[in-house]
Amino acid sequence: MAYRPTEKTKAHRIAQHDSMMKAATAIVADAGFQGLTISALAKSADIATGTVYKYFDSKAQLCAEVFKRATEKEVEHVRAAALDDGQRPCRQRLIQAIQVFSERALRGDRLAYALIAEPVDPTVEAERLIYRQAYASIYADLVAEGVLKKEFPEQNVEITATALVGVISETLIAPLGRRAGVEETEASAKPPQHSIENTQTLLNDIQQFCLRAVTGMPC
Amino acid sequence: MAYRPTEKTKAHRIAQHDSMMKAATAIVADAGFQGLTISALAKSADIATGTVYKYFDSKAQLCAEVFKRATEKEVEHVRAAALDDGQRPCRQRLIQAIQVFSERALRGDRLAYALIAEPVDPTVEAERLIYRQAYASIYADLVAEGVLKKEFPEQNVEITATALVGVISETLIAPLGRRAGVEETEASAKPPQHSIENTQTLLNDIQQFCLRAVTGMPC
DNA sequence: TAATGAAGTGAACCATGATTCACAGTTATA
DNA sequence: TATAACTGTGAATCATGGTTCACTTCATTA
Repeated sequence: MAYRPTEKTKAHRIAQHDSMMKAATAIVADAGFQGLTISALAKSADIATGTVYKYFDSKAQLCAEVFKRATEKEVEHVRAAALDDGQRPCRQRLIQAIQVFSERALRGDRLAYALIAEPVDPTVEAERLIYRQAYASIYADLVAEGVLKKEFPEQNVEITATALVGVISETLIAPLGRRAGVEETEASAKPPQHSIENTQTLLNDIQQFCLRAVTGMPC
Repeated sequence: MAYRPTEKTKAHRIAQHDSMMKAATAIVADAGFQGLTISALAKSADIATGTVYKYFDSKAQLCAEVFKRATEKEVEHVRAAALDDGQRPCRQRLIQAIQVFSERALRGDRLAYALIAEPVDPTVEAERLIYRQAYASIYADLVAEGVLKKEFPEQNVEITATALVGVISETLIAPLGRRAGVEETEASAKPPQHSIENTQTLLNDIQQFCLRAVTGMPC
């Protein structure tokens, strides 16, 4: 007997894995999943392509892991915003949740687009369904609570939740897509980006829509 | 001087083009854009791969054209449903439009999924943006009219329209995706498909959501 | 230090699928 | 019929990018 992994080597392994994840995420954040190739990753992490395969079974698995990790963080933030703190009415919590999601998405540049809307291969798409489902669950819980408390009228809670996810991503895709560019097809003169005020106006309008939909009240 | 295309040859060219489009559309309708390869098309249309390139510049262009044609037809149907016939209130026309879109999508099997949600390459994605925009325009006109006629409260009409497109596609993706399968990853035992009644219940719930959102009234 | 097994390497390999091209067959003018 | 211009062919070529593997280097233990 002659070899056993020690703390140090185990730590190193984890550090390597982590550094690859970071490099991969960075690539996705500025070039999308489309830009995430094994050789790009290898170059960025300053390792050989073969090394990647000591840590990940396949590219698909790598992508899925990157997606998952980036996603969990986002979902957590939104969940926190929707959390019952015994203070705010459901209506308010809903607004907050939407606000947090949108702000982060709009701030996150390319990454948000990659997570929400960029065409990806089926493996990652499967993760995306989970991701969207996670958001939908947050909304579903919130709406269900609101219905119970008579803040909101009776409705199909699952549909409402799914629909909210659809509303938010669709309305954000345009601004996101603009920033992301459709893969720099040409020197796309990025049109005047929304200013801060414009952005908040946009978000307000989206929130109004959602509120009307959930509460069945004008606002 | 020695050659000029005649009526007959021109007609033949058009017929060929058309037959390729039909074959391509059929492939997309049962295997998605993912399944649309030049050789599959060639085989299905019973021609050589090279021939395809006498009629289309590139695969991307072919895809875009297939997408566009399929799409225009769909948009036309929805537009018709939303049309002002001097009879129905905007509210009713909105319901109809949603109904027509959803029914066709759910009936259209794989094709609808391909048009709405399947991952596609950037060229086709660009067409899709146009497609979605076309739907949004229909809704935008309708909602604007409703606001003018005081059927609907004041709102950001563009956002409402975009949001409606988001709601409808997101809520339909689950059922569509189920039918389409995530590329037959495995022998995916297709779960119990929605029955007719279930489908209409689903559609009703979606419509309710949209109506609340647009009218700001419970329903 | 020798033996063992993992980590790291990167050029070679492979798979997929779009695209080309030299050639054969057709159609239209003169 | 000769010539021009086009249509059709499909094997060969290219491009991209994931994956492998024989080999080297490094860490650990006896």
